[in-house]
Amino acid sequence: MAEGHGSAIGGENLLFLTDEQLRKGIEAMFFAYRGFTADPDRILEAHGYGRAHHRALHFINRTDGTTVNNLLSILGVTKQSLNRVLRTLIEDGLVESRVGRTDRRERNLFLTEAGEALERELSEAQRERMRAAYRAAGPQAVAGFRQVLEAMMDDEIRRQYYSLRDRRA
Amino acid sequence: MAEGHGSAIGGENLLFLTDEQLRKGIEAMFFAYRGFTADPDRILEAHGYGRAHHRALHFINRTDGTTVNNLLSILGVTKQSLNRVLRTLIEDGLVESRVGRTDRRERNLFLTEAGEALERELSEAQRERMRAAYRAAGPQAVAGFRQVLEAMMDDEIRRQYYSLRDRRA
DNA sequence: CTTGGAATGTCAACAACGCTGACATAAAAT
DNA sequence: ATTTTATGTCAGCGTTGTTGACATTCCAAG
Repeated sequence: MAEGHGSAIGGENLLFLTDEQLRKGIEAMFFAYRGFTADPDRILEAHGYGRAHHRALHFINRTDGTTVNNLLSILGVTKQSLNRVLRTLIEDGLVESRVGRTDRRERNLFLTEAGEALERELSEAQRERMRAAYRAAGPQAVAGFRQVLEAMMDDEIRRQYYSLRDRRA
Repeated sequence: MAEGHGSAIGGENLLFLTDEQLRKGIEAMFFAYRGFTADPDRILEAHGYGRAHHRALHFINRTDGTTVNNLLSILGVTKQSLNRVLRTLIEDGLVESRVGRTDRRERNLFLTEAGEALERELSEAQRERMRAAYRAAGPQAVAGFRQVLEAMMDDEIRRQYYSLRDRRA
């Protein structure tokens, strides 16, 4: 073994755990998230909405008929914050709020056709970027990407993520 | 070939490009970013700062002596936004602003000892989560994670990310 | 039936952090 | 000497998060 060029710390298997590698991962996460939101942000701005509207549209589309409370726990914001966003979406005719059938205190949320159209526009832009990244990196990298992201979530969030995973094709 | 259980669309190699897989990746990114920022957010709140302060501390620490303009382009915000954050950090004695030597219009930014201490506290919390995620996922997953993230960045941002990569141990 | 609690909505106020626009200053560049 | 560049500052605005207080509706338990 000649000079050290990476074999320090604890064997090459642990090289990916050096502070330097971790910092690179942190910066990659920061910069990538900017890209991740860039395309939807442009579309939203043209419609006079913000990211919060996107999130609401996404998860209402995702779990059709969800209650306000369920949406709150997924989004991790207060009801007042969500309410403000939801109200504009309802006023603008993108979301419909129906009184619950079994419990009439609850409201079930649905996208209207206009809401579905905007959701599709937003998610297609975001999917297109994700698709390009996936294609560039390849299937094995994608599997690793998902593994690391899932390990990075808070426990409770991860449970919500899993319980959300395989609904509705 | 019996019944279809995944072999549709375009061969299993392309299964990771289905809209369903892409949507899962999008949601993973959303939820993981929450975890990514959760620990620093708690620390920042205790000190009366926000995420913007964290970012400024991180990149000043990263590229010691950087100019305000350079920091602006890395962070992707306006000088007015950055200035507000920078002013409080300077007032609180976490950041020092020195007049440039070659060009005295420029200001070179440095962390004070107190600034370095807070930066270390923040980044150690964030690294700890990243370390746990990396350890859980393994080196191969980490490589894939980084590949996908890099592919997801805007071109210009990716250049900045690369040019930032290997400075200073 | 009355009371308590859960789910929701609304109003007010506030903070963080983006943005634009306008203007001042200092120094470099022409 | 004039223009441009880099920076700072002030004022104002928008989105989206926060708390706190209070009204309404309705289920459920006493």
